[in-house]
Amino acid sequence: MQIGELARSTGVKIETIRYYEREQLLPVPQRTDGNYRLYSPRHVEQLRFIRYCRSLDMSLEEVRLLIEARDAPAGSCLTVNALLDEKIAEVDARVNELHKLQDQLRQLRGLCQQPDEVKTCGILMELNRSARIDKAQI
Amino acid sequence: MQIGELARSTGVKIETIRYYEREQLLPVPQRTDGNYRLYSPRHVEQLRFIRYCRSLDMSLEEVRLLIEARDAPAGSCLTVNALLDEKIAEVDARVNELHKLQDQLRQLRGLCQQPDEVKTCGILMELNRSARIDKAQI
DNA sequence: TGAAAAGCCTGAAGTGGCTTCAGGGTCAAG
DNA sequence: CTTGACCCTGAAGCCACTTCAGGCTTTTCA
Ligand SMILES: [Zn+2]
Ligand SMILES: [Zn+2]
Ligand SMILES: [Zn+2]
Ligand SMILES: [Zn+2]
Repeated sequence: MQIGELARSTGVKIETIRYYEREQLLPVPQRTDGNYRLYSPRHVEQLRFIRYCRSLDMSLEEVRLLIEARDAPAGSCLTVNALLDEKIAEVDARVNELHKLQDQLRQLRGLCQQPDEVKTCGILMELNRSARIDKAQI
Repeated sequence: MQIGELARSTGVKIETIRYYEREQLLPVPQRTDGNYRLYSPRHVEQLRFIRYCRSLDMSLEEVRLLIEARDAPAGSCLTVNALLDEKIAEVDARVNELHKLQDQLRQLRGLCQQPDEVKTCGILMELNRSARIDKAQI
């Protein structure tokens, strides 16, 4: 199976597949005489594994750790658990941030019901005011 | 006021301030004889404006648009309203994604109560299973 | 007075996770 | 034999910064 078919059957772009190979997340495939990459079912699985982890918001570094853990079946899965706990905490924190952001954005949006002139626009006035009194403090 | 004081009084790193200048988000400051940047209160306000917009998750390109709108007080604020509406929709969508992600992560985490061997770890087994049946489809 | 320390300068490169581009080579069909 | 689909490589671009290398200016204080 060459790279185009792998791409089609996983929904991953060709360039991304080559990128994962460079990053050593996918094992180096065989080559044809014409230097085309040749993939096996094992590659399909590994690529899907990567994409599934990515869909769970894992970084490539974290995916690398998971692959390592998975391929050392004698070890314990402590690191896997820790990684997931950390990820859950991260996502929870991000959701909280975004909830606050939603409130702020909606409140700001409410300050301009119908488009006025810039001079009197509640949104721009509030943005300027916030800048002056330094509401930011991220 | 030189760059260090501006940085201290706004909480923005010196390198970031210089970066904003390169990106033409901050007006070019005066210079001393020794080529040090000299800022005015106007710069402080503009920098705070930028950071407040950034804290609302605006991109620098969007901040640029807001600054333009603000500085053309004769125009209408239609673009500002549209920008905010779009941003609100983006954040809402992201929050929904993250809620789904929270569910998935918690469910996955529940598959390994106490750290086993890798061979029998419910988390790794599920990751492998998901890869095989292609649950991903991001 | 002279040297160390603190502050500032520039341009370039690095970050992550890809995507895009330029400039080719390989292979099957007509 | 040529067209077009497919593949190759290495380099650069994206965003919003951060870091680094190497050097200049100003203040401090012994
Ligand atoms: Zn809320
Ligand atoms: Zn308005
Ligand atoms: Zn919620
Ligand atoms: Zn486990």
